Amino acid sequence: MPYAPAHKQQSRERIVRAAAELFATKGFDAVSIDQVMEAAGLTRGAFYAHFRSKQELYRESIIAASRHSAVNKVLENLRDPAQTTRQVIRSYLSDEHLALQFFPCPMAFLSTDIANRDKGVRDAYTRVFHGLSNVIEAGLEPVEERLSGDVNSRQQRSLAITALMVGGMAIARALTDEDSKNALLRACMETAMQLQEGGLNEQMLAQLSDSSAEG
Amino acid sequence: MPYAPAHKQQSRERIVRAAAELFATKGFDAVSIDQVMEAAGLTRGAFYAHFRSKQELYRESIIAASRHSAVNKVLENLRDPAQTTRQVIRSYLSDEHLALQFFPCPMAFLSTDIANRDKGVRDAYTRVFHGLSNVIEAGLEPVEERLSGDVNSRQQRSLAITALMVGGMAIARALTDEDSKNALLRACMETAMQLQEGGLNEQMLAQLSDSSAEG
DNA sequence: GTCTATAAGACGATAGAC
DNA sequence: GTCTATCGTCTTATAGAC
Repeated sequence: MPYAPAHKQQSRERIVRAAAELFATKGFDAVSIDQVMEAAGLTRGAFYAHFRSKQELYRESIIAASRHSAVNKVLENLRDPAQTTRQVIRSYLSDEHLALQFFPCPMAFLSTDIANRDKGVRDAYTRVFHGLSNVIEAGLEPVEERLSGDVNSRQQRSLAITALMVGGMAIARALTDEDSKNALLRACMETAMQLQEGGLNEQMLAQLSDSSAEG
Repeated sequence: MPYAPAHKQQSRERIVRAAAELFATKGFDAVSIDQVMEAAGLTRGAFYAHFRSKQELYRESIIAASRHSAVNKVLENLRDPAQTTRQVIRSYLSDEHLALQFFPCPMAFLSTDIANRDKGVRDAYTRVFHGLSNVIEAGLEPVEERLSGDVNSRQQRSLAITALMVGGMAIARALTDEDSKNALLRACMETAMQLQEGGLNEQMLAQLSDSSAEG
């Protein structure tokens, strides 16, 4: 056995890393095992020493992509939950994310690609979804019960923000008109920020504050 | 020429109709021309008498799917714009849409499938997007300037609602956990309804109304 | 216009040498 | 573990009969 024990592990990580990037930008069908292995610096034959099928690699890539994505970088650098959530929203809906200047989020770039895959793949996607949604939820501003009502629970707000981020980025990727992309991302960003604040914007809060002072 | 003049047109429509349904549920790569033609009651060879390539059919299918979708049915039946927008939101984020019990919206089911296609396909998608967004915008409740501020223009609200609907449905399709699907769709629906009302929910409006009466 | 037949290539997965 | 070679299958697109 001319291979060091850690060698296989290193090769495997290179494959997953290359696959995560290729899959997240092009989707499952548009990426061949040949392409993945070439990007990893190996040939096709070696693939099956690491994975039993292409779908198995896809499953693992989704998890890996979410780890590499910008969301996790934000989590490492910030402490305050509210500040973190706002920074996640900002970077998620940024031009840099749209232009693939950092590792793209598989949630937004693969959503429709996942729907028809096997349960293993969809389970992986489901896990990433809950991970993102939980990060968002941890940084929601508290809102007084009498204002928000139970209609807008914290969980509901975080789910809506997540859908807004994913939907906004997914659509923006597909549009051809540059102005429409910008308008869409901006609209999603400001609405997401408002939801993070509790569904009220600054003007409304001022208004409510004034009226409380009056009453 | 043993074929009636209208015969070709009828065949073409059957092909597009079959393609719209197959593409919208399975995506571009997972659907073969064979499958489309079989669903249309023809064989593969006849395809190229109608379209020059698979992508050309895809482009046309996206437009066709948006015409067949439930959104257009709502438009035909209702008059009041605000009522229409609320009904569009409701049916878009419904269990029936998720379960494909009516013609699915290509916006939500194909978003990531479109991003890497040629400009013609993406132009078609862009048109559908603006169509949906405009329908939403036409039915937004007006909000007093002093409350909403210019941060939340009508256009921004409609763009955010559209992204919320598309994102919510796209993610829900991919999830494996039934409870998560329901919670997500519900959260998106209620948030979208709030945005349609102008970013305020009923409790807030009552509160503001009270305070105005006091002042 | 629609059919059958086929060209020409890409793909996932396997076999066997080293 | 990684390589080259190849099998078997599926695909888009074309050619030619009717």
